[in-house]
Amino acid sequence: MKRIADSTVRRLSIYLRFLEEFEERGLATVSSEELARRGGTTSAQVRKDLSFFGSFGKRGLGYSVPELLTALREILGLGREWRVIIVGAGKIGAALAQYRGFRQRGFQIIAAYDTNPEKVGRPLEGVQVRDMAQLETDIARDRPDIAVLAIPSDNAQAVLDRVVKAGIKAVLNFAPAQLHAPADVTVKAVNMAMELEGLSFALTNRE
Amino acid sequence: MKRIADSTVRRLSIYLRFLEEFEERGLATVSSEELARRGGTTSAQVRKDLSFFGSFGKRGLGYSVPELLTALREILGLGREWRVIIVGAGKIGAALAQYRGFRQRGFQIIAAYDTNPEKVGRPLEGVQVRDMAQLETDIARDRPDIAVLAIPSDNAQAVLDRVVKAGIKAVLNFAPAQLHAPADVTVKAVNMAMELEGLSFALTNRE
DNA sequence: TCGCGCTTGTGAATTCGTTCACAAACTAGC
DNA sequence: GCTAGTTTGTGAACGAATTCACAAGCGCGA
Ligand SMILES: NC(=O)c1ccc[n+]([C@@H]2O[C@H](COP(=O)([O-])OP(=O)(O)OC[C@H]3O[C@@H](n4cnc5c(N)ncnc54)[C@H](O)[C@@H]3O)[C@@H](O)[C@H]2O)c1
Ligand SMILES: NC(=O)c1ccc[n+]([C@@H]2O[C@H](COP(=O)([O-])OP(=O)(O)OC[C@H]3O[C@@H](n4cnc5c(N)ncnc54)[C@H](O)[C@@H]3O)[C@@H](O)[C@H]2O)c1
Repeated sequence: MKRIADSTVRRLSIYLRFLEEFEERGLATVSSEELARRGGTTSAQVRKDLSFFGSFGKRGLGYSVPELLTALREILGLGREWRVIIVGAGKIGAALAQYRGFRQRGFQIIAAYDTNPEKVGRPLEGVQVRDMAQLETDIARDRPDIAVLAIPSDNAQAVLDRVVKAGIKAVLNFAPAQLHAPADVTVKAVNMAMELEGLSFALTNRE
Repeated sequence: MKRIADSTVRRLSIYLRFLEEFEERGLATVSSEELARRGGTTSAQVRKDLSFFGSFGKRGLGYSVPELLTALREILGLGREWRVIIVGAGKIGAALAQYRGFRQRGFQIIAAYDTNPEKVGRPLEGVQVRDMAQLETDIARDRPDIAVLAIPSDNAQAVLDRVVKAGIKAVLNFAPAQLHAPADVTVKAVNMAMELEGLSFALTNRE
């Protein structure tokens, strides 16, 4: 399949959110124009994004909301449950463990890991906190799909190496560190400090 | 000034982080090649990024670590303190309020706001939680530069409209909602659900 | 002081992503 | 069934971002 741009995938996520809203409101169809207006893009962009995956609309009519919803879920791989582990049972780890939005979309948090003996054993927002020493054997047994790193920067690369070696192919990193992984492993980062610096730049360099 | 691409600004943030590390380790100079290797990009990219803002290196030698550090801080607008308010004293709001990394880089959290009367008045991780009713008068008085939205999606657009009307020009949004603001207001989003969906897509569509 | 090796800074070439523009396909009304 | 009015799907045109490639500048050692 042709390589799909990152920006396209992110927009598909956005469209999906709108479609869920439209379905709730009982709308039967939606046009690329409407999706574009909401998503802050253009109708041509919406159609192009979808065209990479097939032909989902009806000319003269638009897209059937339930059909496009199903198609987008399929494309994004949300037709199944994903098993997620959280490494680092701190503030961010706790916020994520408690967050209902993830489970709603099929991301099931199966366990958290920490090095701190005080945290190990105690549940974190209903999620079991296990010792880092178990990480490899647990991964071999539970076969999680995704690892979320919510640990300090210093340890992030070392822990990434461990989960990759154990067979994990997708990682979401919250530490403000640039991590390196083999090409067959996808690493995404949520870097709040970087976003704030982007705001600082924008505030500073406005004409 | 020529418009600077978002991707360039994000990379400058990354370079800045490496330079801080190099300074700590006492390194005097660094080459574009070294910065590129760490940042997962190319040396030409590093030099091009910097060239938009001036000429900071010495041919044959590389960049002086302290000089480039100063230059990058200047470019990103980190030479001053930014005043930040957090709207929404929930899990995410609390994690941010407590996070030391922000203050370290000059982002000073001056207050948090919430609608929940149980939260108003009590400090949140050392930050005062105020009533949303005060928002506009407080903004007029305290003149914060940046508003962080850590509230449910449903209210995000309405609250954005309020802070924009009160004069805020930079917003960081954590709600999984597509927000619209006037052109002179910069809105950045941290959307964890979207990143997870990106991982789901990558896991699903690998050949 | 000269030459060599190294690294920057930057136009030019290329690649990648977005927008344009229009034929094709559909609905609805008559 | 025909026409008018929509909206899709997609090559082609465009624009933005990245990579190439090399002249110019600098340090060092002879
Ligand atoms: N809190 C925020 O608002 C915020 C914002 C931006 C970025 N971050 C980043 O997110 C990461 C986590 O932040 P936090 O606020 O949750 O920190 P935290 O200190 O609350 O939690 C970190 C947890 O990781 C555990 N840990 C440390 N080393 C570990 C290892 N090698 N293996 C397993 N567990 C380990 C610690 O015991 C602790 O429980 C950090 O990298 C931080 O820079 C946090
Ligand atoms: N917790 C997570 O891990 C996580 C992950 C991804 C996204 N998010 C998003 O971040 C946002 C905040 O999440 P959270 O987990 O902190 O939620 P939370 O429920 O813990 O906190 C939300 C807070 O906002 C307050 N609030 C509600 N409406 C308000 C309004 N109009 N004005 C001011 N305050 C208001 C509530 O009283 C509450 O204290 C949500 O949009 C959520 O979807 C959270």
